[in-house]
Amino acid sequence: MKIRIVDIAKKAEVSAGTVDRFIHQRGKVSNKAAEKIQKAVKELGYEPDILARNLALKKELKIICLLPDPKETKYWERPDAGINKAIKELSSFKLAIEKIYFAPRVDAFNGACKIAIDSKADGVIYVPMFFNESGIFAEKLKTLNIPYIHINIHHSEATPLSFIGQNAFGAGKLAASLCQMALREKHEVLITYISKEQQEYSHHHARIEGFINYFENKKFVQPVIHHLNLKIDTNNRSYEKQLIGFLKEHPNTSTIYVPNSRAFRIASILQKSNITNIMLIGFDTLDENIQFLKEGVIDILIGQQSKSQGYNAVMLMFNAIFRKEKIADINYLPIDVLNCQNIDYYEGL
Amino acid sequence: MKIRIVDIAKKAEVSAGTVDRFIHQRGKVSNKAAEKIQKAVKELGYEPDILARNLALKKELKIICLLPDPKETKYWERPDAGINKAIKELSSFKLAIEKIYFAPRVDAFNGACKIAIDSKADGVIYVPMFFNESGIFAEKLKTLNIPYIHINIHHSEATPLSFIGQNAFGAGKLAASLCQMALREKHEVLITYISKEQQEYSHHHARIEGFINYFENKKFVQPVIHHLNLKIDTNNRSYEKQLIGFLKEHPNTSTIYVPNSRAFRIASILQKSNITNIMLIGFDTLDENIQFLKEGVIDILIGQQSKSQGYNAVMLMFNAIFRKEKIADINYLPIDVLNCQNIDYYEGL
DNA sequence: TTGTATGCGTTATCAG
DNA sequence: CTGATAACGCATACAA
Repeated sequence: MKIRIVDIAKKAEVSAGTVDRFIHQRGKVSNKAAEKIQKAVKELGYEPDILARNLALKKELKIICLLPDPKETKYWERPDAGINKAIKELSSFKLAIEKIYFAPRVDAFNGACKIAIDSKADGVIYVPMFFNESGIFAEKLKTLNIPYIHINIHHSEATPLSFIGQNAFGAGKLAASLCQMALREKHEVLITYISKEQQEYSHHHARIEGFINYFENKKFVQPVIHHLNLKIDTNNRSYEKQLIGFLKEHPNTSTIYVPNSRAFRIASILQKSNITNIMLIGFDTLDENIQFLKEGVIDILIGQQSKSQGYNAVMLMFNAIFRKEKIADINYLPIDVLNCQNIDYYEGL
Repeated sequence: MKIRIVDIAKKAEVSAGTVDRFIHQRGKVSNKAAEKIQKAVKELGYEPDILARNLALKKELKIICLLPDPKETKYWERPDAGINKAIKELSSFKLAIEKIYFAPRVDAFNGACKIAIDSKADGVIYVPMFFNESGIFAEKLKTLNIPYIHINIHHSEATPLSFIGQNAFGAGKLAASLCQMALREKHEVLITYISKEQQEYSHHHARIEGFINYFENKKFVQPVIHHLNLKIDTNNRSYEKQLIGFLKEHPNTSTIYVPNSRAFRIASILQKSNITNIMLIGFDTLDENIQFLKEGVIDILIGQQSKSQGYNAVMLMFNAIFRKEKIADINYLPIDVLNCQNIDYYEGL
């Protein structure tokens, strides 16, 4: 038998209205009423009927999602899709879920933050892409008493309601362990990535550190590890020549590890130059990456369930502010290993 | 603006009751009323409010889940946990979700089927563990017009509303591809598994076939592949001696592939005998398997998101019979690669 | 500070 | 065959 508000009202010898006020801390309730109600709630074990609540609700709660524009950085297409899935699933509820895209630059980020603040949200989900600015935004939200959730990038100083993403250091270690599995006697490893933004992201570093750490702690055959930073904004694809040049100088290179999501660019160079004896490990299931994975140019992709990042963030926020549940402050997602054999079954691609 | 039943009733110039009868095909509706309603529904774009429906609903829908007793076969603990999660999540709805466990024997399975039939379910989720009996059960359900979903094991003849599980052949191919990554010049592969049941399961065979198929289709270094079937019911752990004996005879064995979930038993033997130079690949994240994975005795486990199998099955059935949505007839889950580096992040273990 | 009445969108019942 | 109406459990506005 389900316990309703009227049941505990009867038991506490007050009216339903008073019970409601007590439960939701709205309006004033006398001490003796409060005590009786509290007792009744405990004894009968009241659980609010969230569906009935939603039906009766007048105003809707607003959740704002701030994320980099998928048009600018392809990675964000999948978290965006996850958010859309959550929106659809929660469409029956009196909930307004709004998305704000920002270009991956500090000024755009700040502008988006301002819009979010102005629109009086009941909860904010955002990607703390720029360390300082994200911290300031977090402070502002805290002052306004608006709960916020971080996705994808872990911010070491802000204290969001929850973080949803991958343990980047762990992901790097995993990549290294796979690399180790395939290593032969002589080998050199190249860590390289092509970056567009000026910004260097902490999770990319963590992926590199985890990778290196794995070998440091093991008594395996120790690879020689090289680093090569390629800037996409240097003029006219000079990074292609840089990479080819490096490989000529280091013919023992057996593995290339790309800690950001642009392995497909490296793959493209290898393919053009007909280099086939190098194992290429990258991150994230962008369409381009998947294409090269299927063609065998990329050997392994590390996945971070990007779609789930968006989906879970919205769901967690919903549970937190609508159902008023406590939610875990860290939600690490699985670190997925994808090759051409299992990519077709991944994340409903 | 949300379109309600009364809105289309007004537009169609009939009462809400008639609209309801038409939409749910309950009772009789005159032709002209039906036409007008249909037109109004199309023009206004009516979407039922599932939350309000649930509130008004009198009788609850019953979903029955038939699965092997987790106490008998440890694998089923996780699908069982997934079902529990779904039950909790759907607790606000007028839904009765019941579980029936059966011992992994034909007679027990048949008994469970009978109970399921007798209890007048609105939907049945079951594991088609025994081919013939599962087919008969499926027929019976079809006759009674009760929708059913299969989980974990694909039944080639029955036509369930949906199948949820892994592509076993694909999983075998994946295992082989990982094996290939690690292979050195000389190598032999042993495929072996310890079975308790008399029954041989089709998905175990598919895992073996996929494994072998991978090598057949590639121009890689071809391993010599051996098979060794070990019965757990042969007296007094004689299978241990059999395995050790095999390895003595075939010192080039570099890999052992265990297509069922009992890799931990093989691991235990290897550990006891101090054999460390063999790569061991198994299936499923049973606690025992995870233990050996972390100790480095098992190198790789193929995961099939067993928890999600249970969870998704219930959710799909809910969507099908409660929201009356169409659901996909095949739901392949990801084929996960787990080693000691990423196991801690898997399925919220 | 408290009690009561009304409505949310649907289902189900009952009288026409 | 059809229309009217009382629930369902909760939120909210208003009266006391």
